[in-house]
Amino acid sequence: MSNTGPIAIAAEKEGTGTSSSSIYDAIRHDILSGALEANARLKVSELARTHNTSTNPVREALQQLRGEGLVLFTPNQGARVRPIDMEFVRDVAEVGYQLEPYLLRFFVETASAEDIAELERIQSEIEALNFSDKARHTELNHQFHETMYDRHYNRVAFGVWRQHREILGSISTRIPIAIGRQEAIITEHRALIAAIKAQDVAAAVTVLDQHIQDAGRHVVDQLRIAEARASHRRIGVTVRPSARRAGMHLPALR
Amino acid sequence: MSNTGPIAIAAEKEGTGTSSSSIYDAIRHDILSGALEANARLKVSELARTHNTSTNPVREALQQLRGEGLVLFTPNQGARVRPIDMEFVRDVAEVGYQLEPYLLRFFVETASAEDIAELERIQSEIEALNFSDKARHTELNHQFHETMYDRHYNRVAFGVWRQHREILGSISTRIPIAIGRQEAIITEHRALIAAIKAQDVAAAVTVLDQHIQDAGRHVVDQLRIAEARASHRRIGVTVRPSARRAGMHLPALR
DNA sequence: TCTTGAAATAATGTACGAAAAGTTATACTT
DNA sequence: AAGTATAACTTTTCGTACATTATTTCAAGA
Repeated sequence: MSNTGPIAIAAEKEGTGTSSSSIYDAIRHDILSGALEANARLKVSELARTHNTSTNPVREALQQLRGEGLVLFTPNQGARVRPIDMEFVRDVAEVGYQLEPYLLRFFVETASAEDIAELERIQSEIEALNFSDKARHTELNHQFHETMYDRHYNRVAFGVWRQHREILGSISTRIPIAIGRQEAIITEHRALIAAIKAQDVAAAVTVLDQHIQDAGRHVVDQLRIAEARASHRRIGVTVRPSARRAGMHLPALR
Repeated sequence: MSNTGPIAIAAEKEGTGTSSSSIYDAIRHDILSGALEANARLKVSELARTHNTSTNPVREALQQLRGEGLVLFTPNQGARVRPIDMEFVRDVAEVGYQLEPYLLRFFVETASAEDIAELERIQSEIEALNFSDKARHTELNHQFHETMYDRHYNRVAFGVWRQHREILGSISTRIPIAIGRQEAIITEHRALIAAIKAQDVAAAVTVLDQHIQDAGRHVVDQLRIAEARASHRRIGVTVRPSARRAGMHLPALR
């Protein structure tokens, strides 16, 4: 049987301690940042060399990433980077649609004055930045949402959301933000804060629905543009045919 | 920082091929079946011996399970089984509430006659079995839902659902099904099939909401009973205090 | 051009050593 | 003499090196 990609439910970070943890972080970062391209092969000896360690820590890091769904394995062929293609992004985003209202609801009902103040602080920083630094914007946007959801009692839901968010975040730093989208983000965030202040759950959820739908659509649109351009140029990561075949239509996992 | 538990988004199964895959399956099965108790320590050399292999495959299997959130690591102390306590079950179940209606909607809109026939076949088998074999019932119940969701285009959502389902299934085989619940399951499934036949999305979702809410509540109730009994008897897995502390209130992960 | 097979490359499994944590026993203090 | 602290010992994890097995590559021959 073929398999679809798991993505870990979530997880907060942890102090590294062991060296295999740090190599895990490194590889993970390289995947999400795009330094390692989609379907790129992950050779253990190569990674061990570049990270100044031996093969075992690398192998274990890769297995962990496999468990999270970021890395795909084929028996006797090793690991490769899970391609984050349009379908995958769409799927991840849609899971977010289902979870975010649930997470938000609790926040609206339980938010303290400090929580809201924190939200406004982040929002003002976003507005001050005014999209001049995309990476920083993505980070602030992440903080904005995380502030609301981190308080939730359901750590599993928060974890799933968070992990998906990281994936989406990893590509949103690589695509442009349209002007129209920029304005919308500001207004939507403001509307959200207003609804939260008013303790209006229904309104908040409505705004959020709009917000994440738009955000998702925007990412997919931009990806479509990028993909069209790429296929036009006929560029292409050097990938074994088998990997490309598997990767492009939501691949075998594990 | 401490971390919360990831659980892989999902995954279909795969042909084993390598032997580390099979040991992964074995350990995973032992965790979900309850053969390995909550917080039980997972010593690599021990596991390697019992499974007739060396330490490396075991270590890699454990890392993969860590990525999925089923196994917890503490630096220089190794791995232990993630405790599946009440909060965890509740959290996992609630994530299910958010995803199942979404998955179902697509099925209602696109189900073929064969799909529905398959559903009815499973349902009749469930009714014929009439809860005489709990394990088999759980399996059939799983099939019932999987039949509906497996067709969904969103493999990520399906994967998350599936993984959570496995966790819930692992404990539902260990708790009794109350009589009232048995009848409700039958009626709810029938109502669901009827709504699907009528192409009535709203009705189907309503029934499903009821169904999974009830199921979740039932599991939590039964767990509460079991837990109360356990604490009364003062039994207790022999666990290091640190592990117990961490495990009982949604533990550090990774 | 297609097949075939041998060399190279890389994944998978085994064995070992070093470092850290846990455990037990002994000595010391009150 | 009892309890605590400290030191020796054991266990287990974590990292390195090596052996084996599978796959890919590439060249020679049909």
